[in-house]
Amino acid sequence: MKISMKDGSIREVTFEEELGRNAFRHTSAHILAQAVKRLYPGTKCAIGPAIADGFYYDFEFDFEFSEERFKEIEAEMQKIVKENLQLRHYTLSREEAIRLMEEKGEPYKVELIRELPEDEVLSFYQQGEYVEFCAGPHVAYTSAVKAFKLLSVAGAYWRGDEKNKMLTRIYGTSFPSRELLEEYLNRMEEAKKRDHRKLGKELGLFTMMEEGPGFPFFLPKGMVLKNLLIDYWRKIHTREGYVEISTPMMLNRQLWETSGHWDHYRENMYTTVIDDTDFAIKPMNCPGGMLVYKMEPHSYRDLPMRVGELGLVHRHEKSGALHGLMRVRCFTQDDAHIFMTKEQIPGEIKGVIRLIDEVYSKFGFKYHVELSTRPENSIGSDEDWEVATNGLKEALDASDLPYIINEGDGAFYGPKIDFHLEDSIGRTWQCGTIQLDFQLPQRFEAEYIGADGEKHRPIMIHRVVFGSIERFIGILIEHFEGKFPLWLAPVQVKILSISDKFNAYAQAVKAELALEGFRCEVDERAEKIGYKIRSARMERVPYMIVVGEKEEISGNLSVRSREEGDLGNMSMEMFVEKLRRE
RNA sequence: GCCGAUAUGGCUCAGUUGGUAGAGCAACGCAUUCGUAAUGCGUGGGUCAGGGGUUCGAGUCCCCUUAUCGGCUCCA
Repeated sequence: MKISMKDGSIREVTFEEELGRNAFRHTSAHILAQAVKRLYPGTKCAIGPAIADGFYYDFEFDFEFSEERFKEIEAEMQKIVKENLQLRHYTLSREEAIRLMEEKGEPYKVELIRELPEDEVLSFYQQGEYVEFCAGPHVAYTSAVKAFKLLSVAGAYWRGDEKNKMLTRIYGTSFPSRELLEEYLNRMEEAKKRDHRKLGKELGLFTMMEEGPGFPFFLPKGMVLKNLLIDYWRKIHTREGYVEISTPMMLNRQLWETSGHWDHYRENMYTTVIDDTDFAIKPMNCPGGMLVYKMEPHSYRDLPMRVGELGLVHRHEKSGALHGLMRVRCFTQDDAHIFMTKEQIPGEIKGVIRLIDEVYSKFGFKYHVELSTRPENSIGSDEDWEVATNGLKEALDASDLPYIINEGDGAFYGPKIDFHLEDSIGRTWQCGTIQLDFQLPQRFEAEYIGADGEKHRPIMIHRVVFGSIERFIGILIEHFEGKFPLWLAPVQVKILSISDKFNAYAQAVKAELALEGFRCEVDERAEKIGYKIRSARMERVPYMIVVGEKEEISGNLSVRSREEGDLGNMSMEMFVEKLRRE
């Protein structure tokens, strides 16, 4: 297809190329805006870019907008496509541009134009009666947009700032053919079946209750999963030279004032009063960890000290931000604080990066890395921030990890490296993070005695690998579609009796496997074997064992695997050996 | 918190213009004792999220609250 570039040139590109796809979606957004202006002339247009799987457009309507209008808007869009309007590109001077946009009643466009440098060439695209201040590129004719669909309505703050007016955002997607659109919509439907909230309920892993919004309840099978992750975590952290502590859930106000949380994190903390003193439930584990560090003097020979804590933290997240296990109000951080000398920074950071990579690779996760820099609401000197940020950068470069920089997204006490994982529909969630902190050791006056006999200030790293065990479990559920690898499966083997005459033998098989350390259940219901297999499959149990007369006589097991179906007969020893290997 | 939507038995969902709740699955009971993705019959279970209002009458209409879903902001 042909696209019309900002410089007036025409290029031939395909929908498969990002440039082409974005131009296509961007034009789709213009068609949406044109339809909206035709139907509701009082509407003001803000911005309408292409995004990963489609496009959106932000409008200010002079009435309450809801999805009921999609039908008529889509019909009008269809007309515009049929009219086969050419997207004509031209430029205007600053004054002409402002005049034109004022004439059209577009204050948001005027605001955008006014903020550009005086000498900027202002690019416009016109299709029929509709003209928009826009850098393009666009497809050459509206008829290219063969298939589109409006998907949802959302509020979105003008320029992404909470203090600004909330506009109405309409999301949509578009494709060069009906088939591609259908395929996309089906794929999204399929992905929704992997949603951890749906699977968590179906598999009896966890639940949410109206009585505790954002506070998850873990059910027996979910606890097995959670505990297995913790066992694994402890094993690798012991190997890496970490020790483990546990600090109180609630500490007094003075501590949070020292740490800076009382001033910088107050609105996210749950507080209470005990004997006339303010207390806060910990939103982070670090201040407690600092108190433990400070309990006794430390020598440079003790450093680095790697102190882990599986800490349950509570944070008051805004109600609209809650999202299954991904965003909750209480979660277990697989936290650790590393106290060290300046010289030890690169080595320690690299060690943590390696550890995180090891864990994510074990689960087969793809991830991307971001370096988050100093936010507005921060404490500490410019110099410390620079040293800390450079330290993280150097470690990343040395680890050969590609990363993007996320300006201003650091914690209030230091910059951080974030590891992001994807959910079933492509939303990314921050899981692992490594944060370098000069502030807390200063605020708490933490010290160690150097080789020179003098007192020095240690540097501190805050780091998590899972991030939050809850969020990590959410990602795990979606990644495996509930089909956990054998070592994580809440029930590893389900023993299905052919009829209740063999229930006793089924129990004997279970006892034997349990003795070997496997998690087993027996399905003793008076149902046919096909029915029991069906329900075990829906529970996504990795292995099923069918026991009936043949097995009871021969002593062999009839094994069926989740992935490969019927595996035929094998001895108990062979089966146990197979599971062990896996 | 903000914008939009949703809320009906344990689960998934029906309930036409307001006339006083229904299915499938699950559970339970009985029968069946079965060989690799659903055996048959029967039984019980819902103050239709909570509260208020309109009406002779509300699951259906209106208002408030709560929770959830899709986004925005924020974040592990």
